[in-house]
Amino acid sequence: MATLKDVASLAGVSAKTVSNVVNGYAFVKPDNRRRVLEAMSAVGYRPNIGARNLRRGRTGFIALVVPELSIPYFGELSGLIITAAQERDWNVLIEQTQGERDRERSTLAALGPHIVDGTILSPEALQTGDFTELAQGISIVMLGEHKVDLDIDHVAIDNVLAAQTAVAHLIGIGRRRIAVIGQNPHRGTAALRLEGYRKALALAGLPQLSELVVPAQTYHRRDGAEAMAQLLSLPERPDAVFCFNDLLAFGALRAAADRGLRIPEDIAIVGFDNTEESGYSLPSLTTIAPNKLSIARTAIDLLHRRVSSAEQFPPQDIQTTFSLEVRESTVGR
Amino acid sequence: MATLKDVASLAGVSAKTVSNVVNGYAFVKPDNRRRVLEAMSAVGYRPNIGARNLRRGRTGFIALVVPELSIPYFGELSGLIITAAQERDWNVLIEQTQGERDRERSTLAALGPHIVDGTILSPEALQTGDFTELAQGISIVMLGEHKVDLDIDHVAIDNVLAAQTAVAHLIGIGRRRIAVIGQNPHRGTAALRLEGYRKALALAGLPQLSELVVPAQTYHRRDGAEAMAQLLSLPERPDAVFCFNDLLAFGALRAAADRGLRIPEDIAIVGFDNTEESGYSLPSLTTIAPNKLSIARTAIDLLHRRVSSAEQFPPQDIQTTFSLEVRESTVGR
DNA sequence: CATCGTTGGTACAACGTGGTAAAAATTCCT
DNA sequence: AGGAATTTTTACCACGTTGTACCAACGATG
Repeated sequence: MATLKDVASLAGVSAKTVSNVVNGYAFVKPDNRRRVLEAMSAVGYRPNIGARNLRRGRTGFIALVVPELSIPYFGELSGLIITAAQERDWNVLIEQTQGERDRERSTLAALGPHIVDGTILSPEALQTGDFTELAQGISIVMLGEHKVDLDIDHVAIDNVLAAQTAVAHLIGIGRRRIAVIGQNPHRGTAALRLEGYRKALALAGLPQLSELVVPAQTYHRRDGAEAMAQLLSLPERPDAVFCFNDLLAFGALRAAADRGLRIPEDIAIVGFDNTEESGYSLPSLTTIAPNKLSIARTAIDLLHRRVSSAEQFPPQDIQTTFSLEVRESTVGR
Repeated sequence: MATLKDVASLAGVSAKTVSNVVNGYAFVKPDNRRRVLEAMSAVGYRPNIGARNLRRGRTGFIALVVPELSIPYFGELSGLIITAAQERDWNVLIEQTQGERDRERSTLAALGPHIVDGTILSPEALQTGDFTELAQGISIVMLGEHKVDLDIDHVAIDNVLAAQTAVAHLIGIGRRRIAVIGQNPHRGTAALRLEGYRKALALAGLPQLSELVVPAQTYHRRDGAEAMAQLLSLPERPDAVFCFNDLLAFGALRAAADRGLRIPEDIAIVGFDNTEESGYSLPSLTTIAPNKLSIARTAIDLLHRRVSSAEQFPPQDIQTTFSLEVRESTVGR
């Protein structure tokens, strides 16, 4: 690979002058600039990013830490984040944690300032202490809700309100025995969505029935199907289910249909995430639609501001918008 | 951040000795090793990857270039590739091209050897000349089929055979007017899958009807739905559709159901990719299942061998296995 | 006792880039 | 023309790491 030096000797100038041309320094004679540019293309010069970053003290990378790329929500969100990052001249390094606390910890621990300029983290199971221990001196923007009050930048929708909106919709269409799938003591978002569910029930004067709160180990289709099977084996089955994400909802949908139930007539289903699939499933899925594009842009902008501005500013807690997409799984065709 | 030097002065040895400890060099006195290790943990030493790579002449990164992460197939595959790469101490940089030739070209051009040790590329629209122009001196493993004969490492299933298998299955269950969705002159895979389709028809002595070959600009659900709508407006509608990927199939499924057709009784549908969704959709989708895990592992292993072995070896063309997952969209419940 | 091989350690240079400061070239002004 | 001001270019170094070469101590050997 050609280096600054090679270009310099070919153009008959010093390496620094070449560097100046590369970096758009103003005071280079037009004639020299031309010769340098010619030499650059002649040898196919490409700056060595590693060396440049070593010199500049930055890496040019950010890490994006998500549970799993194969989960459509994270696939879609990651795509948007990568696109937003490119506008800031960042390359994105993706790490997967499977939503396990140990892997979230070790990933965070492995991401020193040498590796990345900053990190966008979508934690599932991390706890307060983990941050104070591991997030020292690195810029982190957290995505998704968390229960703990931390001095960390944070972008998310109002999960409690979103869940409440979803359940209120079910109540609004006349449902009274509303179940929820996805309870999980280790997941921060689960607690918030459960809180919204409870608020909506309370506001409507409906009873809180513990047998209608079904846990889910992970948030995949299989878990949703299993949870729905459990619900349908109850003496009195629910007339609606609020699932903590779309995948759970698709699994639940499938399990309900397998048992011959009509959706939404026998049982209405609401999801959370508005993955692309939700508009095409049969029936299409009513779901909470976080503004993913806004989340991606906001997170990147915030991280950029945090990393590039010299002065400190207090941690930001930014709420992005969401909407309820009403589809066939609650109101029929 | 602490450096080797800091650790060295604290431990009372030279920086190189610390380096030797870090790299597991054998001849370090136990006593010194202990002191160095203590000093390292005392100052929280973390090697500067950039500097190390600058010195070693490698980067520790590979690029993964895919059309879109939000496409479930690529989300799932990327997840597996990242996991496989981690076992080789590689971090993965993901780039998206939207399947556009221009973006595939510019991405490839931007990935010099300084940036990444190698590249795993899933091209949609690249042409032969692009490779000879842009792939000079960088290690590339290509995923997915391509028509052009190139001297580039390559991992894929036999697309022609896979498509032929899918269509033969439709013929086997008695279908005679079999349409295909996804024809696209700019996509390498489309040509191969179309070839398999034609082979299967020819083998069964069925006519090749051009009105049953529907193009798709992109391979999203929307395209599948539009294509299906077009097929259903034909004077004589098909009794089966082979879609070039699962997303097209889901869109087609939805469009057919919207018009009151029963699947598979009125029209059978086969997809391609075996995305997780295909096992849970209503009806579940019969589809070609490439061995994604094998693709991911093979690609990483091949790239690693290419990059780390000093001697050259001829370009490999490795075929991985696939299977046909027969589900409800062709055989009912 | 001189020599040798082994083990353990160090100093130095270099990877490619860009900041600093000083040198060189050019322009402008009196 | 002489000097100051400005523009242009350069030499040098540092970023943090590791390979090379070399040195020192040691016990073993002849």
